[in-house]
Amino acid sequence: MRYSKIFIPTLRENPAEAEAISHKLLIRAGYVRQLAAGLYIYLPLGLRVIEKINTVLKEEMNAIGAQEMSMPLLHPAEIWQQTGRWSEIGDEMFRLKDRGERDMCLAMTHEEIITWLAAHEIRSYRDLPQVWYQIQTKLRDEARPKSGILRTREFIMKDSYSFDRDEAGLERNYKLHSDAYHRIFSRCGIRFYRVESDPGMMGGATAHEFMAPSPAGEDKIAICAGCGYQANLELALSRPPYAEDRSWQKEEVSTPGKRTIKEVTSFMKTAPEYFIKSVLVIADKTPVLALIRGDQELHEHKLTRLIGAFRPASKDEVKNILGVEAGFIGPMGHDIKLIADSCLKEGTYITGANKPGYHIKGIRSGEDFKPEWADIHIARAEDRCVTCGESLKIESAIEIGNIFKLGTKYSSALDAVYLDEDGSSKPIIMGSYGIGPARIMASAVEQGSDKNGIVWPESITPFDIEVLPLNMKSTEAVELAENLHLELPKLGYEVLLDDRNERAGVKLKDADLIGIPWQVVIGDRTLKEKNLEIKNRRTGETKKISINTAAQAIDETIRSSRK
RNA sequence: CGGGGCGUAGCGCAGUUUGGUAGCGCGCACGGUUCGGGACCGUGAGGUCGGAGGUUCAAAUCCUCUCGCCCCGACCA
Repeated sequence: MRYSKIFIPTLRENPAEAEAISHKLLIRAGYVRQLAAGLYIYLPLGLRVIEKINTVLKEEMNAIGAQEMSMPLLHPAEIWQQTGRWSEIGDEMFRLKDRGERDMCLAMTHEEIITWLAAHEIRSYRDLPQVWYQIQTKLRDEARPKSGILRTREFIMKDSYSFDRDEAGLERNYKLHSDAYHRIFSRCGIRFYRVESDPGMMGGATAHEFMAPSPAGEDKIAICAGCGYQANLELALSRPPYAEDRSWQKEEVSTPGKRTIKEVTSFMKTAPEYFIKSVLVIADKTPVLALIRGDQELHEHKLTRLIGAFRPASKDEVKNILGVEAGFIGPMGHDIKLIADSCLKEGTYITGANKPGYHIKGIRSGEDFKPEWADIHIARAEDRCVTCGESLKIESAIEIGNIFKLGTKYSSALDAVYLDEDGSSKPIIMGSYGIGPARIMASAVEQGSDKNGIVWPESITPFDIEVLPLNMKSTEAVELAENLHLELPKLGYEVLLDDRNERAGVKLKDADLIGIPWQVVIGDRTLKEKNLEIKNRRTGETKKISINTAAQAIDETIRSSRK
């Protein structure tokens, strides 16, 4: 491909609105343009990257026996009403009416549609298992699109769905997908973790996410180097470091007007980890007192999973329910549900005395109060792994893929059943598995760029080699470049020939910016000695190569770098 | 949805406080000189200052409303 024949509108300056590295570089290097919030045009280079990624996806999905198909983007409301998600999902779903005033929606995902298909077409256990997938657009009216192509309102997803007779079959397909995902992300040159995640609204029991560490990521994950425990912070367990024991006598302390942990700790000159914070919440009209160590933060999602949706109690409710005003409440002597964070099992603590203006020292769980135990704090980097005790690492990460064991949530709702060997009708057991190609693309840029521009992994680069004749007036340079443009594709390379009549500096800067992994530089300097240069974009290493056997030598250089 | 910021030429920005001829750099077009890391000189094209309404002799600038984009948070199959 000639540079003069492919539209690559590079920019000298970073776009003003971009913050994330991938956002800046993909716009600046001419890969994408923004149409509106969360809506992006993929320019020729950008599309080539996406198609490279999709090729990897298809190869690996086909390799585990998944079958590609394609489903509509416009869905009748009916099917979504049957699973209940028409009403469960709020503004995030684009809704519209057709000319007959029928409710329709745009595809935010395809569980409903694929299950509809299974319900209509699968009859017998002999039809199972099936794994179906597509690479198809999803539309979600995101509350806040952000970071360029990382969170958009319209995006492509590879989504696959497994259908099995039993749990063992689901387990098999789940594992097959997990392994395929490892191969996909490795092949795409991404650094990633596979973490435990919250199945959330998808329903089902088990879920994992594939996470590419990057400061631009919206998620936080906890990683244990000791035992390999890896989990999304939305559910990550941890053991906060335990401060040395203190054998206080039980003693009331006057703390007039000191209500918050901050006020009391500075008043009593005692660190916050020696305190118990009591947080009264109202769940479904029932009050629950959540207990957290003073230096920890309540993890609202974790608590929600235990007691359902809740809201903080008002000051009046605290007074009415506990008989003490906020700021001086403690867990002792109340007749309501207590949930305490596991790290409070050991040790003695200071907490509110249930008496205005007083706190109390020497409170011990099990003796002074008897709660239900659960991990309800937010894991932090200084915490320890609950399994092996090693310290945890907390990283920001981009969610590039996820796998869910759905079970029968959708098959039951849509009556997707099969007849088993014994003649009984059973719901099909399902799994659902997603990958966002644009997020792979953005992650590759986030993880692989330098100050000069993008550095593509060889597997997803829009071109393998960029040939740069620096002086277009030199017939020798141009002829050599043209020849390589002809010969290198015969060796299996996709070549971009910068045939523009630009100065050397412009060509070299643009080459670094767009990030093709190998640059073949043909300039008068080396041409005098019958050489050209090959440069590795990532390492910056250059090597002189004789022009006589250039194509073969380039091939050898690239091959040997892969070993 | 809550909080904050920003909309002036294709891109990046100044001008708004204190109302009075709409500017700079890059890019673009033409001519010339240059030619291995975003060249230089000259000439030129290009803007209803996001939109609507208002105040005023006069509005990019002041007031009201509105639309859009970005960031933080909430939310996020």
